[in-house]
Amino acid sequence: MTIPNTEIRDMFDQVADLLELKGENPFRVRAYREAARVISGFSEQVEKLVKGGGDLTAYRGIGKDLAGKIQEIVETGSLKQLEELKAQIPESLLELLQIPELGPKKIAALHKELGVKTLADLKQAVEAGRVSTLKGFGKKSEQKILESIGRTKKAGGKRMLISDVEPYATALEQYLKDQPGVKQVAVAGSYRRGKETIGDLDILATCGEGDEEQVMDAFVRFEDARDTIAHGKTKSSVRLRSGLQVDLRIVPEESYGAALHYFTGSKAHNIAVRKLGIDRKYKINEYGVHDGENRIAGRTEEDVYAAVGLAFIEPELRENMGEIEAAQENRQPGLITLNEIRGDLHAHTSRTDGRNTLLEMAEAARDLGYEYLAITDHSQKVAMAGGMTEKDLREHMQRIDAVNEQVEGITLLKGIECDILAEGTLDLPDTVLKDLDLVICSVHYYQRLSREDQIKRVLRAMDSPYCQILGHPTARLINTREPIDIDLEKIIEAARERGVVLELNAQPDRLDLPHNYCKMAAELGVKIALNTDSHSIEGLKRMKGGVTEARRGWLTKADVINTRPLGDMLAMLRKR
DNA sequence: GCCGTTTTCGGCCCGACTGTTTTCAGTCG
Repeated sequence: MTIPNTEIRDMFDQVADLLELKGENPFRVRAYREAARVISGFSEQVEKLVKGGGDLTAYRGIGKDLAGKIQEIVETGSLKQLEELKAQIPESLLELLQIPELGPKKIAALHKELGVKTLADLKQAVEAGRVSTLKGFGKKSEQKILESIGRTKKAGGKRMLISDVEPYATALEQYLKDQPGVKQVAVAGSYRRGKETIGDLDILATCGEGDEEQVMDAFVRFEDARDTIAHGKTKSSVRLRSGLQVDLRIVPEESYGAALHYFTGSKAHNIAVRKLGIDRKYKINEYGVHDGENRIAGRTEEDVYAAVGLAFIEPELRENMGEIEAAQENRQPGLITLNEIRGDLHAHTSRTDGRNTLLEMAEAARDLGYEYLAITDHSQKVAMAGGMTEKDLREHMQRIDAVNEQVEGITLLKGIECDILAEGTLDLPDTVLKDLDLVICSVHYYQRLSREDQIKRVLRAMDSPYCQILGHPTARLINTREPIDIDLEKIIEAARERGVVLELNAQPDRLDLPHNYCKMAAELGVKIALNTDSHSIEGLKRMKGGVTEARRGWLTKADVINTRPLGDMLAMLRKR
């Protein structure tokens, strides 16, 4: 039996939810949540760690008891404690936690006093006016609950892709900057950390003294705001028409850095930094670092970190996954930047499913300042996209040569995105692959193979000396399609042995290889190709999102092959 | 349930807003 980390994480989260509904010690609840978080950040499989006799208690947040429970899950596939809790508390109560106004205490009251078990029960109880008879509930609560029930059914509170959120973030930032009295505006939160998906936008502002109220008034009047969730002097929240929630906080200028740090998070990172403050007898909040009555830091983020003995930590690293220790020991990675990218190694043209011609793509890449662009159209298996046979590909190679003659200032590389077939063989014969500059091998079909078959298949493809880059290794589509069932640790190990480069595909809904595995790959010396997988000239500009994911994966210029000049980059590809 | 040169008990990050209160609990981030 195989238990993915995500399943262990979900079980612990469920235990935490159920314990909370039971009114258990909140710190005990927190321990389960923390363990769930730590597990989800693992870049190796917990199951493998346990079976290999690894010591889970070495990880912060996992003690003897929880290590035992993880072992139980790995060995039996279930957790007795969770089953017992489910027997005591109706599992359907968990769905009530999705309603914004309801937390564990209120749900417990609804359950105990009114016998509410499901969303449907709750709706009935509200409509019958029974909810407002309870202590702590009133007419307004009933109203809000009813609205929220309608909403969870429609939108489901899904997190949005960061690329979809960007236009809102930019527009709001500009709108607020244009308001009279406003001095500084920054989008903080998971947006600033560059997470793949965004739950809500956190915006921070400073303004002239006395201007707070008019700024807040302007904020809730933002033209795209659908309704106001909260409207205070220093904190307000609105929901945009798209369903995206936006919070605005206004702080004094001398607190800007502390607040920016605080609202950038992550929560786990902040807690760890605050603990360092406590060690020094400081209190850290969004207004500054305080030594008794005195504020000793807070104007900039650098001040805040310095106050607790840390070098500045890049927002993308702030997940309490080792960055604090790294900053203490001054061994922070010099994260890769967009302007270090010298070329793009994955692009499609109108020959298959792209929208632009070879020439247009070449000129667009040159205009981005690139030195090279690999043309990697699809192979024959991808018939829907006009995938190429050997003969087609040879003709395409000639056209690429012709464009290289024609265009100055950029080199087009002759490549292919060659499909990995069901059995792990490649979609085109070696006789043509050997004449290319670059071969990317990718999984597009047969995504539902068993874990065992999937691993076998991809490893077999990687055995081919022509497999130089493994394209979008998990094949995930964020919010749309689960990753294929595969042991990435094994794939990374195989890449190291064979000299295969792993792709970090920058498409906003792929970001594949995911950042935690990028980190693992780099630690093992496996190189990454940071590619846009463009299907148009606009697509070439999506490199930025890939760089952000790479930064979240602690990657430096040295880890990414397309930061090198053409000759050096080619020399890093597997020989064949 | 975790954790530890303030160690094996007794702490555990911190504050704003809302609704229902009449001084505060619950929720959220």
